Amino acid sequence: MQSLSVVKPFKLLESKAGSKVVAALALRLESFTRQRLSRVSRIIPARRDLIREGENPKYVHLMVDGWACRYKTLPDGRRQVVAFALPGDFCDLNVYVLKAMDHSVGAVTRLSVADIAREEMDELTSSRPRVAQALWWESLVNNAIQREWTLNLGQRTAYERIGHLLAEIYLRLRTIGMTQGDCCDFPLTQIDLADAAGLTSVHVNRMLQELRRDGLISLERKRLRIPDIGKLMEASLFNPNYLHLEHEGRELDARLEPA
Amino acid sequence: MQSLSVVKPFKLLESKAGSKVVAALALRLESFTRQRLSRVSRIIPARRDLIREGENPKYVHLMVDGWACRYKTLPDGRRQVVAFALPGDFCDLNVYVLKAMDHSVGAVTRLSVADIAREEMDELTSSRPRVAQALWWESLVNNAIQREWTLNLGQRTAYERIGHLLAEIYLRLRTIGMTQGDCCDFPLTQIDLADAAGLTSVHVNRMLQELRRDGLISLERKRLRIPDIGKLMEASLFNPNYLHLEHEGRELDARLEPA
DNA sequence: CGTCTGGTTGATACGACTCAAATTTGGTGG
DNA sequence: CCACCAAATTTGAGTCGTATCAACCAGACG
Repeated sequence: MQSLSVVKPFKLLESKAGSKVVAALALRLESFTRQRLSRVSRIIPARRDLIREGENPKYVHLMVDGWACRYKTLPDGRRQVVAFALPGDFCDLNVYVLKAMDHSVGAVTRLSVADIAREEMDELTSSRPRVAQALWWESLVNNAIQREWTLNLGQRTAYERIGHLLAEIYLRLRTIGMTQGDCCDFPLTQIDLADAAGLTSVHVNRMLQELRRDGLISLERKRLRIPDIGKLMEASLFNPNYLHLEHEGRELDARLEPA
Repeated sequence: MQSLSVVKPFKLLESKAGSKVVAALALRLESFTRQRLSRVSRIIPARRDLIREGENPKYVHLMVDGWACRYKTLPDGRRQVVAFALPGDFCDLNVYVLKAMDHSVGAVTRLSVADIAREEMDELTSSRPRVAQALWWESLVNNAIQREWTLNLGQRTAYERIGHLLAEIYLRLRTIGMTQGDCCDFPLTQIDLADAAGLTSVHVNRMLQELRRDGLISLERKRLRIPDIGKLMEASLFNPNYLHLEHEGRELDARLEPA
């Protein structure tokens, strides 16, 4: 059975850590989980496309490690990053129901992803209500994040927009235990940020300088530090409600990053 | 049993038109369905809020007739419309899984909505896989639309943005049989459009004039005409793939508006 | 008939873009 | 370990798209 290797990690998790973790799988992966899953996962080099608009992949891809971005392009080349995918996110839950991808997914860093066959998904969702629930949760939260991005692009100034983006990423990383105190890895280039914020990289550069000048962030060598997340949130009009962190699965994350 | 009046419309639909329509319910309502449902639905006056950010309503609201908009606001009053809800859409599928609304929903026109208790939803989704599937479909398509709005706000010019918005609304209306040839009702004010496009109403006004001058639209007295949807789509860089109209449920719509 | 909301027009201001070049960083091979 | 190259970041000057502010007009409504 070729697909066994795909099922295994779930089984493994289940016996080791109980069904609570199975439910949380679709939400966020703790580093323990990441290590296990990485054994059956595929490696994608940085800056390579994982899936392209129009495709209808056979497998659903679960991010195990690394950063990816979802993006859409216009015929004349204009490019918009519409979301960032972090470990624990599904890259393409859509194609599980819809016919084709309406956007592409590109690797920002070197990636490891687990391929899950559709039949496995069927099996998982139908036999495990908690997993199905978790998938719903992921989809609805992604939807909420996308709405916030709409607000971000439509109403916030360039300065607020970049601040908001940084705060969101930091908080998302923190909930999956990928921060170290007030620091985290930050592999995005200013060009990535520009494409996500609907700005030019030149202007992003200037806004980052202002944020630094205001003591809200420091960012160098792919490393982000946010000395006072509260201040950054205030400056970028950040209301965390849209991340829906008060979800029942949250207590799992609480112990990941106490700081 | 208080909730009986809520169940009834589904039962009614089921016996009259078969389970195909039940499955399509969550997708799009044909006018037949709308008429039936309107008997058990509640009326909301135009320009009144249906749900506010932070609330956790007991019922899920299904749009039966009229237009609504989802919007988010910033503390200083800036307002962004993040989506339009049309008949057949759920207003707040999110609160069925998540804890609280992260945005508000306001009535654009007089509205009629059907209140569905959570228990009814549970029952429907667990006993009827096709309904569950339909809910997935709705959620994922909304997600796709939200991504397209992100692209719209981030990359398109004001002119393209307004054109895109009009084209999208027209096409969505057409799939639910609410167009008449190349015309449709259009109750949005230029202020609504501005809040949706991240522009000022003054600038929206000028873009509408340009679109009219270019023969792409005519819009007066809450009535929109698009003489050549193909031309409008071209001018606004509109790629309809994100609406996922090739879904299996689509054939239901096909007969609604042959034109 | 006045009031109000929505639509239209014009003049001016500013935030973000464009273009261009210099500088720094990171990776690669000799 | 250094030389080299490509990619990313930084800086400056000039331009443009959209916002702002301020009237004015038209239709809806009580």
